[in-house]
Amino acid sequence: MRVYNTLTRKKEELVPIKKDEIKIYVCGPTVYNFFHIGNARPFVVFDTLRRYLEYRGVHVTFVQNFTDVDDKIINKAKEEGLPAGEVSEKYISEYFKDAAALNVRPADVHPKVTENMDDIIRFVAELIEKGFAYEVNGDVYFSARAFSDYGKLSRQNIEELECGARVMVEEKKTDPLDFALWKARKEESEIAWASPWGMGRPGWHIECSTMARRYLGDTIDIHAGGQDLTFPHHENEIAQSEAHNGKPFANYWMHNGYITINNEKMSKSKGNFFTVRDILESYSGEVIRFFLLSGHYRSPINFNDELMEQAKSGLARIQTAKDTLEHLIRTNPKVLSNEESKQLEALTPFKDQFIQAMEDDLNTADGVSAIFEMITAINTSVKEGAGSGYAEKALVRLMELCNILGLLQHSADESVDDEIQKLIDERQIARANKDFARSDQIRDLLKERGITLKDTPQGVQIVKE
RNA sequence: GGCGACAUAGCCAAGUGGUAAGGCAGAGGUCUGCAAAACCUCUAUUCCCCAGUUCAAAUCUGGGUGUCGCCUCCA
Repeated sequence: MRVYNTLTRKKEELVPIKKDEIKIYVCGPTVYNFFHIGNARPFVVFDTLRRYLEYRGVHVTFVQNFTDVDDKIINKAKEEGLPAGEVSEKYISEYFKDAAALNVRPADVHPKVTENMDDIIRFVAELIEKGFAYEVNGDVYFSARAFSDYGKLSRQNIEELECGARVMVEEKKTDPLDFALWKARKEESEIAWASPWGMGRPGWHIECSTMARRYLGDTIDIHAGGQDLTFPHHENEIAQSEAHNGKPFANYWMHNGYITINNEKMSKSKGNFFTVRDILESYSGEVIRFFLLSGHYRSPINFNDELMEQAKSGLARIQTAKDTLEHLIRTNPKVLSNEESKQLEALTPFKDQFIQAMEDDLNTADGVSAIFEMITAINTSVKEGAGSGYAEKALVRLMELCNILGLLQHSADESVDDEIQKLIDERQIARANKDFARSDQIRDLLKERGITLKDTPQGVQIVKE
């Protein structure tokens, strides 16, 4: 597989440190709110990367942290009059609900900052010992210039950065480029931990360096996150980790593109801020996932109603094909003609096409196209009268690809209660008697109750909303 | 000011040298009692503009124009 590496600005063959094993660290959410559509993109994209690598037989260790100590959490806690820990715990559990709706699997480890405080403090202390950090009145700063490779990821020119830097309030820093590793507590009530520099809490960047090392080792295969994290967050992580470990931090850096809302950056002040929880009111998690995978992960994408409607229609086409096959399997005898075997063989090129797309820097847009083309072929066979022997095998082939994208993870449920079944039976009799008035009446009645009836050559197919 | 990305049909979106995938929407047709779904056909002589390289460019080079992002908490 080839992936675009931000570090080299090139697509490179993905070569694991250890054969058939890949260690991935993805920057997780700061848990002070439900996560938004922009947060969802890296979750879905890198979950898909993980699924694909596993499909190819690679053992993936996937770590995604929770930032559960942060100014935003502290502010939220103040607003709500709750302890900071309660706020973060609440949104951690909400994270898992929304992630599940998006078919994003839990990571192998979801480390929390609060559970790694000893390691973080030791990491900071060792950076001071090695001369990469200094303490000022209970704060500890990383000395960016002490790390000669500073800027290698973002390719920022250190001198230019200084020019562009805003006026820093933190006069304590000896260089504006320096960043906080440890922040002294400002008031008694603030959540804080004991450290060699007094009561305080970790800075934003140090947690990822520490937790990646603890769970994945000094050098990891892939470090991933949103494009905006490239600078300063990831740049700072590299500086901390490589200064501390004396080894490369991550071999591959993958960054997903941004999501704009009607071509504008999403922000609370603009009132165009969408949490996944909100969007789930109108669209299923799979539609959101499909929407996010419809374009290449590095391209910027726009989010609005029209695009979500398009995604919904597109996914419905795939879902319908699956439902049809399952209905065939339920209702038809299992036989497989030679002709059908040939038609199954004819599906192979679409799988190859899909694999090829995924191999090329996780091109899910092309992968989705391959699925659509496979579906057209399947629908054609079904139309020509393919039976359940075919349907069974075609379904396996279709789902093989859908599973990699994490789509269509739910099967249609055609079961109905006795009352509904009686109506369906009555309608079939009415149809046989050409009493179409009654027949349509029943269909409309059920439609109102969210049950759509499709009269197929294989009998009535029940589709629930 | 510095760094970077993007610009392909009504909309979304692949395609990085060989003559424009796929989806949504739309039009027509087939099938169906009617629906729904599906299938077939049609919908960019052309890829923001200008110049250049080449037998050949959406794809490479140079110059414009426009949009977005990072440099400050942010996926």
